[in-house]
Formats: sequence, C-alpha cells, structure tokens
Amino acid sequence: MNRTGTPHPHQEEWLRLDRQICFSLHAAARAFNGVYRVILKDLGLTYPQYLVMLVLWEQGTLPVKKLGEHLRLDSGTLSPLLKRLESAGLVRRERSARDERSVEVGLTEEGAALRERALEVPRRIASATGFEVDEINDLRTRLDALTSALDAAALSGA
Amino acid sequence: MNRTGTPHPHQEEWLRLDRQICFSLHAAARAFNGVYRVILKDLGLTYPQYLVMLVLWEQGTLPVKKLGEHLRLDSGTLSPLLKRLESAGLVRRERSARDERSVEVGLTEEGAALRERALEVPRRIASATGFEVDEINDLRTRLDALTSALDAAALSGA
DNA sequence: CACGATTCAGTTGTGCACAACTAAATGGCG
DNA sequence: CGCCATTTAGTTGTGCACAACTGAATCGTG
Repeated sequence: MNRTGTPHPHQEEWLRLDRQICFSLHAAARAFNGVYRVILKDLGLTYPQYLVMLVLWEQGTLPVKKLGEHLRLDSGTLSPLLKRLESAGLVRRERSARDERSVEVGLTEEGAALRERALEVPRRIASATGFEVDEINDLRTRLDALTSALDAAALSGA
Repeated sequence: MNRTGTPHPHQEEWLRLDRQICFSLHAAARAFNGVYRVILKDLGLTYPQYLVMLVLWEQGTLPVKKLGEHLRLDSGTLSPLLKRLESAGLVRRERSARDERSVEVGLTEEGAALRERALEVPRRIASATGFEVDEINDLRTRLDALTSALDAAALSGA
C-alpha cells in the first residue's frame, strides 16, 4: 500500500509497541487490584471502597462532590458505592442543612475504628511488591505525570 | 496507644503514602482508558476489545484459552466480550474439530481490514501522552516488574 | 474399556467506570 | 420578586473484572 519509500515505516512496529504498553498498564492495574483485593478482604472492603475510606480517614466528613474531586470519580460511581459502605455501617450520609443539594459523607464509629486495622495494609502491600519506598515514589511521580498529560490531552479533544 | 517509644512510628505516614500510590495507579489506568476510549470510538472498539484485536492481528486465529493467557483474562470476561465482537462482525468463533471443548477465535474480513485504520492509534496515543518512546518503554519495564512482583505475591498468598 | 480427574467455554452474580439523563435546590439577572 | 441557568446527587444502561459455578469433552490410569 506504499509503493514509494514508505512514508510511515514504523507504523507496524508501533502497533506492536502499543500492544505492549497497553497490556502492561492494564495488567499492572489489575495485578495491583488483585493484591489489594486479597489483603482488603479481611477488612471487608473492595479496592475502590478502600480509596474512599482513606480519603475519609484523612479528611473527615465532606460532601460527595468533594470526595469525587479527590478521587476523580463522579456520582454515578460514588452513589452506589457509598450506599454499600453505608449498608456495611462504615459511613453515614446526610443532606447538608446549608445546601439541600449536597450530601455530607462522614465516618461512623465503626468506620473510624476500621482505620486501626487498615494501618497494616500499606506494609503488606509494600512487602508484596518488594519495591523500596523510593522506587514506589518514583513510579508514582511518573504515573502522575502521565495522568496529567493524558487528562490535558483528553480535555483538548484527544 | 503507644506509650513507650512507638514500635511503628511510620504507620500513619504509610497510610498517607498508600493513599497516594493507590490513587496514582488507579487514576493513571483510568486516564489511559479514557484517552483510548475517545480515540477508539472511531473504530467502534472499547479498550479491552482493542487489546483483543491487537492480539488477533498479531497472532491470527487462536483458542479462547490462549487469548486469555496473552491478556491474563479468563473466560468469564472474554466470552461476553467476544460475543460482542462477533455481533459487530469483527471476529468469528467456532468449535475446534480436534477438541470440542475449545473454541477458535479468528478475524473476519472486516476485522482484518480494521487493522489498517488502527495503525494510526499508537501515534495519536503517543502524542496525547507527550512522552518519548524511551520514556514509555522505561515506564513499561517498571510496570512489568511491578506486575511480576504482585503476581508472585498473589500466588504465594499475598 | 471404564471411570474419575482435569480442561475448557460459558453462565451467574457482584461491584466498578462512565455516559446520558432526571430531579431538586440554588444563585444570578432582569 | 420571578424565571432560567447552574449545581448536586442519584438513576439507568452498557461494558469490563472476577469469583464461583455448570456442563461437556478429554485424558489418564487401572
């Protein structure tokens, strides 16, 4: 399809590389998820639920909107997830008195207490990865840069 | 809770770091997914469907089992996904004659032809990330190392 | 050959991600 | 004040991930 001099000589190669990088990121995310799944089972939390609890432990009560900003998740994901955490007795949801549109999400006694048991999770994860703190932080920095670039590209219409 | 000399002085800090690394990886995976979603919309593929097509373009016809090994996905994920690709007219599924348990997945004419249009995807992704090929490859290597460590840990019981 | 263990695809049920939408409350502007 | 645009949660529908299971085919061993 390219009689004279192949204007895109590396396209085939790029498709192969794309397969590799796509797969790597996808697999890494799922592998991470899998290890957390095992460790979090003891706490009765899924990985996304753990992320929500981490924010609540750190920030205290805050509206769904703010929670979504911290986690880059919208109400379509958070609403059912928070309902499940509420059913589990870990969080409390109540309409804000000042702004009836808003719902404040806070910890119950039980939810706050769960933090004690969660303290050992990071150590177990670190030992599972076998990575040093510096390596983890370096990887995190690169991933954040990647995410920023991707978000910017998505906004500008890919 | 720790009157004499705090045997775990860094646990609180680790919980904060865990929030950061969890969030970074989770966000990166979703941001990547989002950019691919936009670009793949033209091809009528989702990101996981694109991964399947990449394998088929590279490897040709192969059983569901092998496909799953390449992608680390099981039949619970692949079966419905492949049905959708079949409905879209991109792949063909048929029971192996040699082994009636196995289902061979292959490309249709249309599926094979789609490869031409997919050739530009990696370039668009690369420009979206703004990363150089070397950087991508370096990141990929680290992610693969992480995945290997996590898989090994998962097998040994976390 | 027979029969129990294994392999393979598919199904079911739960949970997350996200787009598109609804409904209620709020805020701004004429 | 009255009305409309915006903000905020929530709902609906589609698709993926994975655990647990089913059922059919195959294999191994006696």
